[in-house]
Amino acid sequence: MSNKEIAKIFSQLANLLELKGENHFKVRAYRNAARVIDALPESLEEMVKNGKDLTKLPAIGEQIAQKIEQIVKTGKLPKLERLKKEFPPALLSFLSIEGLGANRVKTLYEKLHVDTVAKLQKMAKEHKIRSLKGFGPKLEEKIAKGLKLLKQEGIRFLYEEAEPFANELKEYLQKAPGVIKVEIAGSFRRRKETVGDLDILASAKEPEIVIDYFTKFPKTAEVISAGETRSTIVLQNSLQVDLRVVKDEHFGSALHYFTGSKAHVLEIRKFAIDMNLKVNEYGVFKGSHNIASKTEEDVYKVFGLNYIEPEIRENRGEIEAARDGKLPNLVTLNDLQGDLHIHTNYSDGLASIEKMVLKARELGHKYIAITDHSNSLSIVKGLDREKIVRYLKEIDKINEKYDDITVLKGMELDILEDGSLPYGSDILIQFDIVLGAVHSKFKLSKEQETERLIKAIKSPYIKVISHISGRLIGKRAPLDLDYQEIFKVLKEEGKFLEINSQPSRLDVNDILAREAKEMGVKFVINSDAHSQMQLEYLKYGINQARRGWLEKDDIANTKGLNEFLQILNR
DNA sequence: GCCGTTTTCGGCCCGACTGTTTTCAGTCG
Repeated sequence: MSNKEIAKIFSQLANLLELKGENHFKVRAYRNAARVIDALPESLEEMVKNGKDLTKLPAIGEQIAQKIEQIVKTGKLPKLERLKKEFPPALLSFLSIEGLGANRVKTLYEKLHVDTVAKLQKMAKEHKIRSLKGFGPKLEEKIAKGLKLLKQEGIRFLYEEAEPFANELKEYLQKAPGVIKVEIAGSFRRRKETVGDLDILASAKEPEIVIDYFTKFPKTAEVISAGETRSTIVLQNSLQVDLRVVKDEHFGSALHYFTGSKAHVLEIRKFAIDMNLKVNEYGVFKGSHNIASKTEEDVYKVFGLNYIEPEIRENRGEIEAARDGKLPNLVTLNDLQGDLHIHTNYSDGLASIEKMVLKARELGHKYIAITDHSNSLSIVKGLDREKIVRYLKEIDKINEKYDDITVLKGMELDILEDGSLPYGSDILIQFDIVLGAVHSKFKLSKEQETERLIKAIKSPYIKVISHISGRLIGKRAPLDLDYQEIFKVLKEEGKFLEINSQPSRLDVNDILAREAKEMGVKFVINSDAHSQMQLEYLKYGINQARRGWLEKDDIANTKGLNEFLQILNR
């Protein structure tokens, strides 16, 4: 059972208890626990197996620790099963309708006996909802609208999908009358792999003018709200955008607040309470005196903390690290000197080897590896024995032609179901770098999949494991693997773990990257480009690496060519 | 339900916006 699944159980529990009218703070305790679990780097299942004391974790006390053990051991929580029977299942889904929280859902259920989506639809249509105390025509309309969206709920956008809209909005707002600063905040600024909405912060002397300008953004489908200092719109592609406008002297504290994560900000606020200070988006207050608000650096400084990069503001130990001067010096795009996973029209890429090399030179790469797919059952269009001869010859030719870049002979080798490889040493020995990757049979048992990868890692020819989990964000779940065991073998064998920069892969993810780093595993960050343009995807891999606390020295392709080849062949 | 040099009870982050009211509850982030 994954942490995500366990977190979901507690989150459901919180929702149901809230419907029941249980103590507000108890509900919040479960929600806090769910959030902590969701963000937890270690696997709870492993921790339980190893007899770790769960109550050492924040927001987890005796009660919740016991429940976690129960969940890990039996796969479910009796308390939740019981509660689920008390309420029609549709009520939980009502909570995701904008404007409906536990109290209103409860009222609808108790007064109008609404227990299905259809019934809620009917009541809205017949204008029965507006007659309830505390409800009115506007709310009724909102519920009807929300019901239509219910079917497509839970849409998160890939970072890369949201990026052009973020840039366009920023540019647009910078032209707003009287605007001083504009910054995209929220999960986008933290460079999360997906974003639920865009949070934008601006500063201006007269916020109303900026708000008004914002609601006229050309791609707006709907204005949800527009107050004096904040506004929410939904774009035509259904991406929600929140804007907050503050006075310029409050920009730093507001940026900190709106960048989040929520868990990070809450932790800072607790920190503040301990120091007899109060934090809100307008600043850090000692009594009524505002002592820090202009920049984020000022805010952290007040608490005796070093500046924390947005990518690691997840309350996973960064605040303690900032206090103790132990923050990582995060890797940057400029640190990369090469890219070791590139496809061409020899397999499923779009461009020729030379075109990819030209683009790589343009990006300033000192070396790259061309790594087309091997030919095997799951990848039919790959390099067969006959093609390999031409392929290697062509790379030789390119190397003669350009002296400012080195092109390594590589291949992305399919790892077969039993962990064996489609080619033997007669072929593989001709290559400088071979990546191993799984492309089929994603549903073997955890033991089989783990064994499969370990066998491949132990092959002397495989140097890198590419997109290890095989996930496609929002489409295909990650492989169920014993990652700790695999990381152990990677470290022992001196092989590299790839951070794949494809926006829908970003594999390994931030949490696993950090775990592997702590176990001493070294990385490569690769674009896995299938076109010239995709060579620029490295920036997304860098985002993920930074979220995983990786530093320059953790990553082999930050080294110059000679040093890189040395550690590759060690 | 969690948590703790203002400890084992009594607190629990904080503010904006909307729609309903006529001062505020509910929701959201």
